[in-house]
Amino acid sequence: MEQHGYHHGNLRRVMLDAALHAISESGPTGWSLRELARRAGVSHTAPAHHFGDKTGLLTAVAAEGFELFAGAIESAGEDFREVGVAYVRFAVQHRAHFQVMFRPELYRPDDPAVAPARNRAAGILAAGGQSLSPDPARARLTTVAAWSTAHGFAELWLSGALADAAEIDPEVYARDLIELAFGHLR
Amino acid sequence: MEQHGYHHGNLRRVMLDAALHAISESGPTGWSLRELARRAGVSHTAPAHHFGDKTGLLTAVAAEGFELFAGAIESAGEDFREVGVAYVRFAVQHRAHFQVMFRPELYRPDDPAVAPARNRAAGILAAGGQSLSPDPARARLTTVAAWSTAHGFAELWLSGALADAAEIDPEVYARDLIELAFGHLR
DNA sequence: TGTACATCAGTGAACGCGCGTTCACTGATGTAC
DNA sequence: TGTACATCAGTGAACGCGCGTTCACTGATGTAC
Repeated sequence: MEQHGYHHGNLRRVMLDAALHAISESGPTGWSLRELARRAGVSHTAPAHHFGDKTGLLTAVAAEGFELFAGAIESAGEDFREVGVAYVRFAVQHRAHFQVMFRPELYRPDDPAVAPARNRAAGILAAGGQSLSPDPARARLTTVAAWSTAHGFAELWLSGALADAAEIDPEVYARDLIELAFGHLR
Repeated sequence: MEQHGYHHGNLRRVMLDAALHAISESGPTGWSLRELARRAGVSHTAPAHHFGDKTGLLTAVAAEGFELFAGAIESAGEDFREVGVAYVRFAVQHRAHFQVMFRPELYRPDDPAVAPARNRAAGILAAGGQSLSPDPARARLTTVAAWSTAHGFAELWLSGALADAAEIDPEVYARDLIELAFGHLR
């Protein structure tokens, strides 16, 4: 990890981290490549070698996000309720990734670095619904319902729309409301 | 509605509509005031008389959005499931408003044109939960759960994350999944 | 009803700024022989 | 092991552009008398 000298040696990672930081502060579009390069202490043309342009950088963020996300919900185990809790935990812990992943107009969703991880994650979510119903249509409905609940709670919590957001532990509250809505399906 | 002459007569409404159109096309930040003025056929300094700056314009969009939203879910009636369906219908029919309303960092959420309408809407949602449980904590949990489900489905549908989005009627699907998750609470 | 005047709504030129992009260049690294 | 050379990663000056903002101005409208 040579940090000095002409070649940075770690610029790709540093640019990604600068982007994640900027996204957390100013949203997925509220910054410029020049600004990130400045933060990374590098000339403003250097990022082009790694990402091309802003869309390329956001594509890399989305790809990393879906990989982390697939890993997070995969390791939640078999209990579909804990998959939902892991979904919310991921959104809170990786809010910058999360805010990019579900806005495909910001990046290239068909990029080979993105699509496989996204499909893997979708498969894990679908398996949760299938474990609760033998009927494909009903399994799909169950998947989308639970996905919507976890996703919506994460979005509302992140946006500050829940007035009591400061007082609650989002994971604990998410577990309770998933149990309320889907506990009867066991 | 004099459209010609030195005074436009309707510029505020025309600028709002231009903003809604631009938001639908390019997201809540992917445009400039100059661009909107150009679309409205007006000099680029004219909008300042009505909105001040971009934040002022987005505040007006949010205010209008919450008013339309409160009206939409209010007229859904007493059945809390139909409130959820109305929530999704509003998001689909007024996607530009919806995309601004839940990003308070884009506008001035404490603006007197915004806060009352938002509080009114929050009250209607809370009443839905209260109708299902006498216990305040459980009523709140029910409200947040149903809110999350409707909100998450709307977000996922709007973002195109549901692979079969093109084939389904979002209102019908929303009604089915709300019934699945909350029908047992009647 | 007429006139004077204040206010409101919109014009258009000018400005400085940060942006993305292009360009010729430089230094470091990897590889073939 | 040494050398030559291709490739990769980063520099920094220059450019043209659209932006928000400021400014002095103009035309239309509303109101007092």
